[in-house]
Amino acid sequence: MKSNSNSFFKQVYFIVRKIPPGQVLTYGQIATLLDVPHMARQVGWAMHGCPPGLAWYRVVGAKGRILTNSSCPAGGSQRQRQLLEQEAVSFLGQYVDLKRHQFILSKKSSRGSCRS
DNA sequence: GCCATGGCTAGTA
DNA sequence: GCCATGGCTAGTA
Repeated sequence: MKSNSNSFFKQVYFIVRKIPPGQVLTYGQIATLLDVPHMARQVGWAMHGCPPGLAWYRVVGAKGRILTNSSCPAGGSQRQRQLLEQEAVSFLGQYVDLKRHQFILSKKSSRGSCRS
């Protein structure tokens, strides 16, 4: 009953679901969107237990680097890169080309009434 | 202690 | 590349 962090996980998944194919988001970006920039690392762990069907591989480090390793259930760094390249994501060496593929989300904290 | 982070430094050209 | 952070989970049922 007090699993407040459970909600955090769900919010992370909610955002990840909004990433379109061929684009990526960074851990820090997701944390910032949830108004907890310091939780970037916890976003990483949320992905570790991500539900099936979630595009976990569309989340990378701040510089576009793939941070997964062999201990990741869903797949290691090679797997992640492979999945991204399937969606035509281009790499610059070890890094995803964020200039081209970073997904930009607005916070939109205010609901409705966008009367200017 | 551990880590699926992020930001900054240093050394070079 | 290295260090400071922050939260707690390390996937072996």
